[in-house]
Amino acid sequence: MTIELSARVTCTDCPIRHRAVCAYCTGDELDVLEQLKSYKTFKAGEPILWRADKLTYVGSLVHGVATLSKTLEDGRTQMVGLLLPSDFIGRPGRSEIEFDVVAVTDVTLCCFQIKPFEALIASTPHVAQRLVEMALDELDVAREWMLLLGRKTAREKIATFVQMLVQRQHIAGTDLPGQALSLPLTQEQIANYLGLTLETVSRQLGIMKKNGILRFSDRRHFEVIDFPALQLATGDDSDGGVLV
Amino acid sequence: MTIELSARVTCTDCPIRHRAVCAYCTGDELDVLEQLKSYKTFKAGEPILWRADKLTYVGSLVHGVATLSKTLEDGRTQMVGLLLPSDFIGRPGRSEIEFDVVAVTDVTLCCFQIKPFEALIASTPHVAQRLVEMALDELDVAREWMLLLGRKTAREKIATFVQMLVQRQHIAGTDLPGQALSLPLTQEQIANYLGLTLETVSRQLGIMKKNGILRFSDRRHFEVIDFPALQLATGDDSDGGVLV
DNA sequence: CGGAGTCTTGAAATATGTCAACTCCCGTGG
DNA sequence: CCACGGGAGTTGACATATTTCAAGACTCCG
Repeated sequence: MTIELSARVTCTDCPIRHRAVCAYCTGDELDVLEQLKSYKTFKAGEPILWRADKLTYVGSLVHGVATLSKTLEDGRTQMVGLLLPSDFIGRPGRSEIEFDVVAVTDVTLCCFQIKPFEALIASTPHVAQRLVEMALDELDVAREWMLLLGRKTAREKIATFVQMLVQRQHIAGTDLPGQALSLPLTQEQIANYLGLTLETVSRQLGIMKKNGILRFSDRRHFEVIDFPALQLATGDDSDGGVLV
Repeated sequence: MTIELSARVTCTDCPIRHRAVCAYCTGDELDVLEQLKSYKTFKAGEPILWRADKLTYVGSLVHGVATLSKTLEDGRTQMVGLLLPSDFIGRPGRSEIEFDVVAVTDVTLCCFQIKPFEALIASTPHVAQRLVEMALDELDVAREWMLLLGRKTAREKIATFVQMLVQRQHIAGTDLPGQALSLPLTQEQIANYLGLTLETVSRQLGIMKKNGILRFSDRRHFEVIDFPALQLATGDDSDGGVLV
């Protein structure tokens, strides 16, 4: 299935209408957004924003997956965020970012020039409010990830990562038929997300296949067979702390 | 030197007046805060807030040091934040937190009941604006720490930690005479901040003493002797990415 | 003076990283 | 259509940073 990436969609028909920065907007407010917005698309692998770039626009991710990552001088890199549909790129009142944003699949962005957008924030409390809420959510996620990076074992990291994918794809309603889930990252990218090497990721995923926890239909699609075992393997407490 | 912790201070004389959540407030606005605020004090080691507690108040740290930390079922813990004077506890629009807040030294908090405070946010854009700014700063710091936790070596972690202490104490204007800096955490706490064990922290600090990078006057006070070497040891790029 | 908490140091264990070879895809271009 | 080539993943053997376990020393405070 190919999606026409550049197709203009009216806000009311937008797939991320109820989760993005516009979530709380009324019909009237949407009309304003409709005037200001424009779509940008990126091919898989393309950079969306580079560290220390001046931010000229901000926007919501409509289709696809992108990553935020930071890199040390010698090339070691650490992903600090995974952007799925409805996630926002850019910051209220900040003109720079200190990480790189890269499209890992083909990506469609619903963009706003930064100047008009800042005016919009000032005049539309619904947008400002949602933006704050989203920033706080990001902070919670970042801290949950700090726990993972600092204290979890390789196996726990992988299990937590898979569980997060399940939850986020479920919430987003982008579940594929059956239990099938898409794995949008290469193992190298997963490694950079989890603070591991790609070999360790490969081995741990292999073990979870052998354990009958996961089944892969192809390189990019899998399903969780043994959910309790997955949960157990995360190392989190049994009620499963939510990790959006 | 002992500070009278419970002494009520007027906002205009407050040591964190220009960095805390009230930073942008006008004199009139301060008068309102003055009415609402109250001081709370905690002894070193006391819990300030417990995970999943209902948040009944929020507040700014005036004196002392506190930590935010998350703990796994089996006891492994990871610090996810270090609170120094002017830092804020609590979230606009959130009634719970998902980590523990603990005083590591004696602590004074400038508190607001949550209900009046939320009204205040709604009516005082200066407060709301500063709160957002502080949340975004926290997010940046959290992501910088993700890079540290996921990709840095023990030595780089220690060096980065020390450098952060230097910068934050410098910014806060709490420098002690000369180059002396205070080390507010035990090595076990440092270990929990850096995702290491306390033994590794001890060994690495020992090496940095031998290398002539640090000198300790007593267990809680040290100075940086070789600043370039410290910077080099962080693993960051040479211009020294700011880590507030 | 005692004792608990903190720190140091050593030896041994181990999880993960490193290096290297090989396989499996999948798309491209001849 | 097939062969080729390169990216992605797998697997093994080995290296090593850090943890673990353990014992002892320091130091501050009651």
